[in-house]
Amino acid sequence: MNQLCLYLLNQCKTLRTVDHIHACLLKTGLFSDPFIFGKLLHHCSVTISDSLDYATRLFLHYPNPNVFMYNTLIRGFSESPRPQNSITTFIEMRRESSFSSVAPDSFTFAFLLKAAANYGSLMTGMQLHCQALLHGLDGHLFVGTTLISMYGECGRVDFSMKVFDEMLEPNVIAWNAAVTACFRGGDLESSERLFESMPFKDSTSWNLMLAGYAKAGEMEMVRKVFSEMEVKDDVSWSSMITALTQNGCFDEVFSVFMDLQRLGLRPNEVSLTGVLSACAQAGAFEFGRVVHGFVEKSGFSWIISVNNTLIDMYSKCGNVAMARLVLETMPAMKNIVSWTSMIAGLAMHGHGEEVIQLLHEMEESGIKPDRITFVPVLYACSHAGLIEQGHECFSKMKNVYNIEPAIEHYGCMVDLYGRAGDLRKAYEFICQMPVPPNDIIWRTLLGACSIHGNVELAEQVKEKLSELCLTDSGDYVLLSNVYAVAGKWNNVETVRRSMTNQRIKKTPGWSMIEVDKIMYRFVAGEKQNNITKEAYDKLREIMLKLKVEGGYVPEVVGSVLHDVEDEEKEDSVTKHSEKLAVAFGMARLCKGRVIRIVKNLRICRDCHTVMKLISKVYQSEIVVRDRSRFHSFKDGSCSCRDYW
DNA sequence: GTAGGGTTAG
Repeated sequence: MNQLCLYLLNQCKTLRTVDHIHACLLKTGLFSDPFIFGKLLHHCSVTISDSLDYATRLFLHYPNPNVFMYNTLIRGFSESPRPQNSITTFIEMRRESSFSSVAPDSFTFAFLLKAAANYGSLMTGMQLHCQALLHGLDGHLFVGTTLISMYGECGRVDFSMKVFDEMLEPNVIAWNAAVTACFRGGDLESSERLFESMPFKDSTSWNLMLAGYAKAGEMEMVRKVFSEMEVKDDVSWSSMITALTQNGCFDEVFSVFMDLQRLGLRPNEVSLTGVLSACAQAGAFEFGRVVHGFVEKSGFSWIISVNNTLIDMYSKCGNVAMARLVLETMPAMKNIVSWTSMIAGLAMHGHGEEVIQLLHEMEESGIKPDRITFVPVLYACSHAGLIEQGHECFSKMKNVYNIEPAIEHYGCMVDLYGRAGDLRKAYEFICQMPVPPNDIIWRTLLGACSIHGNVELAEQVKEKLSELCLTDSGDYVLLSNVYAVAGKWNNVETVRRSMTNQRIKKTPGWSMIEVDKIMYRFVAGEKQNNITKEAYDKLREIMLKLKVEGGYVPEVVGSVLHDVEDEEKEDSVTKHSEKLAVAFGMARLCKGRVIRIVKNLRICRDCHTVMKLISKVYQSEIVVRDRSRFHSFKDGSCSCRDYW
């Protein structure tokens, strides 16, 4: 019976099934067996994600827990969003120890120090160091190694090194911890020096060099380490994929992923998460779908992070329906990231009402939204023009959930009022914020001025931005748009000249489109090749048809291009990268297929009009993901209802 | 029966 229960417990992947085992244990009386109970507790606090509350309740019902049980719970908390609970449990344990014989051991300190590292509390870490000393455990190899990591995480690499230097016989794991601590402190040279002087290196040593370089953005070194590695384990592959994803090298992510499969290796969940994240960022819908197929076939549907990234991938590739399907059918337990990803997806697509609805569903499911959740919630309200609801959510965040608004939340509120045209309220809101406004806040207001054509306020705001010395090329573009809309061409010219004088270059706009699982990238004004020629030819044909059949008139004013001469304006607008990408899609994709474009900047008004017309004249659906949100064009109108 | 160093999602 014992063996059977343990076997069944090990098969449990979700809390639901654990519940059955729990019931079974109670029935058979095995629940009070310390060994069995310990296993159950371990399963809930360590093996299955998001079941710590359950573990805590189990623990509270158990009389006289032993060290193993305390350690298990402390470990569970150490990896949770509230690692402080590990310390509370330890305090409880010490209190109990005056009645029973439960005393902390090296495991206890390893987990506690990990908790301190995870919430970055140097003070707690040092106190634990002292406690370990009192119990004579500070010289323990494992405790020492965790101390090195803890001090590294808490920003005291010098302490890490001190612990390391005093170690009698550091093994490779301790060496690795020291290398990592140096990377954490941003000291690449020390990391390299330690790495070179290691008496023995294992694959982890190599893997952490790779990750360290990746975090520092040293991609050349990342590639060098990866190619020099003699043994590549699955962490090496997933670290490489993650490194490339985090540094925006999406083409390489796809090719490394294919290399991995070509070698007959099985990708792990981290690699899958990485590839899916790359698909999400690059907008590679077809490739993402193939990876999704692999996930289902290979039994990765149980992994929360994979499901969450699938939600993000489908949303960012323009398919919210699929994202929803993943959310609704995922076999893994939904966590806060799952809900927030979906909310963010809906928000990007301008589905404000559905965001509010989903927030309620989330709350009903017992998962509390956090500060990150509220960013897309408020964003959705501002972009869908839901002023009242936005206001309510903002209050709810503060009053119900006790979340202190961060600058991002304030930014959304400024956008909420500004976008709706209440510029005065937006400005007043900024003035009464308890935190000083940053460049993003002012830029948001400048954007609102540009939408609503308020020249005076725009000038004031631009002044604020200049005071902060944080102007970017986009600000000049916004300001000149305001002047252009107001017909103040002299001012447009002044802005244009000050840009040239200060050598401020406009960020080049690019757009990507996926055809047969290959991503093509278009940049306005780039030199021609076969691909761009094909796009230009098709574009000319499309524009002609739009003028004749759609009554298209180029809209150059709202999307002013102050770095070109007047007569070139129409021509330049025509060449915007999103138009090229759409044209390429029209030329290459079969009729009836959705054309999906990803763009690095915000779509301009003229392109927006053109997309609407194409969707009507050619009866094709176009989905454009711009820097901020999605636009779905169908039958001549856009999902953003021209509110963006 | 737990460990220490390396890769993941909003």
